[in-house]
Amino acid sequence: MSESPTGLLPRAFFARDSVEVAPDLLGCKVTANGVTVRVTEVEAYREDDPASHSFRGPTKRTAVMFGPAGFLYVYFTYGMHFCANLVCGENGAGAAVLLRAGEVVSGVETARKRRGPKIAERDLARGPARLAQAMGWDRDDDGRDMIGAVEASGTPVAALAGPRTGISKAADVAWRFWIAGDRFVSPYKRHPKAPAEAAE
DNA sequence: CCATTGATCCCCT
DNA sequence: GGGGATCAATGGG
Repeated sequence: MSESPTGLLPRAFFARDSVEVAPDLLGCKVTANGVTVRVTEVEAYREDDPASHSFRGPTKRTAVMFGPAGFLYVYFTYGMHFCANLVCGENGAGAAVLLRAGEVVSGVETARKRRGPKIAERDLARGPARLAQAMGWDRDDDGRDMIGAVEASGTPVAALAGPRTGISKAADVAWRFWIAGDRFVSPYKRHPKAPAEAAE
């Protein structure tokens, strides 16, 4: 995008390198199943990336990632959690942006019903699996078209970049993006087996 | 720090 | 075809 987009984001917005799309998604609103979140934190993944599910080529699980941009890629992990991505790039690129955290700006009661009655508003979608749960996403939502469900904020946000969370490979690339100072960004946690951070 | 929990996928037979 | 390590996480100590 040459200019900062407004309104509903078209498929062309997503049909770019996930590393370019990711920071542009900060501040955007995603709506599904009665809940709207303002995105505060994302991570980019792509096929030439050892930490990406698409790294070893298409599989049954990652089929959606290799399809056209603008669709939702939902995966199940750790035997109990779902996480959601927006597919990016040209058809077949195997790229996506993981939605890592957000602020529930509409449908708070619906989100709390899914997350639990005692969950603080701040924690409703602060974390990728929490966000997916708040949105009511599970394996049935894998492959769902998200065009029309993602809206630009219209107001610029201050983006910061740093290493991704929870991965053991390619932990040095700064493909995690978040809104500076936003309290709805998830707590950073490095993968236990990730190599030590590079010295300055 | 650690357990949870099961799908996936590598790699060897 | 199958054993087993790994895992884009969370919640509780």
